[in-house]
Amino acid sequence: MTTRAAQRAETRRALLDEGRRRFARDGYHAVVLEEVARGIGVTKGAAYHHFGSKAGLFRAVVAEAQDRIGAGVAAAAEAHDDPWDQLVAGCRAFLAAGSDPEFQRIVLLDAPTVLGWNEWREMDEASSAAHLGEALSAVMAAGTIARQPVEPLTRLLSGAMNEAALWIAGTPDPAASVNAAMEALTRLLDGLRS
Amino acid sequence: MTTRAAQRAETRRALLDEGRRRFARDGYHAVVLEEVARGIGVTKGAAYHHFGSKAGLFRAVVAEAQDRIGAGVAAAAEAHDDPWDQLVAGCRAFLAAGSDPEFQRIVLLDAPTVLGWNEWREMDEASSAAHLGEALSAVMAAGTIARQPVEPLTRLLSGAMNEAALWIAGTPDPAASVNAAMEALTRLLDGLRS
DNA sequence: GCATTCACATACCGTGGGTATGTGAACGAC
DNA sequence: GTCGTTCACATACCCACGGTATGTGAATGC
Repeated sequence: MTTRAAQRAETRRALLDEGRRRFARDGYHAVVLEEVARGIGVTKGAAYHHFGSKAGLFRAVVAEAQDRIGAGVAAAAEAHDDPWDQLVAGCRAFLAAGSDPEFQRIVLLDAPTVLGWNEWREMDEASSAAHLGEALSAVMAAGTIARQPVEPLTRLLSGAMNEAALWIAGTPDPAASVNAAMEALTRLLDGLRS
Repeated sequence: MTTRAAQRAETRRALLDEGRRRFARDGYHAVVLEEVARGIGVTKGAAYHHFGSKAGLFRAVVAEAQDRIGAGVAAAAEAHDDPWDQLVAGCRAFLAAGSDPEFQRIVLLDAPTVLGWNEWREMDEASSAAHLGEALSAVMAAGTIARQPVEPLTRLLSGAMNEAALWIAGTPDPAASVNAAMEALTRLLDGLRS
């Protein structure tokens, strides 16, 4: 006798994992929900029971992936005390983690069009972009860079790093590209110092 | 008696226009090819005859939209003689033109996932991103900013502006947001000056 | 022990992309 | 001018897949 709550949690987790694998490998549209379910030994009905729709499962997968990246960025930043070092460490952590093909396909490519850009942006701001904005506010408060509106700058840098992550993954030597992107980004940030 | 070549060109053009309208309004997946065709008084068969697939029509629409933006950016840049002024004018032109909802939905949101990021990037580099790279090379050659690898910086700035364009269109006052984004971008670029 | 809830399974429908084939008008050769 | 060919579509059809409505049997609460 397995309790219902445990069974429910197990199935939900298995759907999330299998969905993430397939969404990352094939892209949202090419994924067929029935195969996701069959892949873990259940039927389509289970997926609809848990997530309501194909987009619902995808949304949950996106949220988990974003949270994971956001947590990694936050952890990298918190290893430093100086706000400036936190900002730079966070950026580097994002570029390294963001070049993961699973994250790219799901969060950077498919999510904005499947969920709509507004919802994607809200989710993004709830995870990694929020940290970026806070880090920028901190370096301004510390006087390291000139005070200026945070939001436009955040979106510029967020977009820059998202695109850089996609670029990095497509290069022959991603590790070297992370450094190249990071150098260019550092030059941009350094230029802001007052 | 209308000649076949003329008829062909006319139908092709009408499909491109109607497709662009619908792709922009409803998004790629929500568009049904038969309705695009019916919208201009032909059937699905015509669309397949001309473009081979739904993605084929979309690809052609994307190419035209990118060319249009690229031409606008180039024109804005060529109004100036100084490489630095050309760079700044091109960026502003892109931000203003890129906040057009048609361009956003088609080129920035749907195209990367429908056509694949690699093909999207190739098309992007063939139009607007190429101009950005050339402008950056020019200001380095002129000694206005320090010499550095062009490609990472181009991708960072290209991504920054794409994201900024999406952000701008979602704000209550897009015209003001263009200025805000442009100020932030100018600060970043100014920081690179040697 | 009995009614209820719940976590799915099963059966079914509609939509829409793709394809195979038909057709009539323009076209080139004579 | 006419005759066979080409071509720009139209027509008819297939089927994959998302969604829904309903069934079912085991856990749960009283």
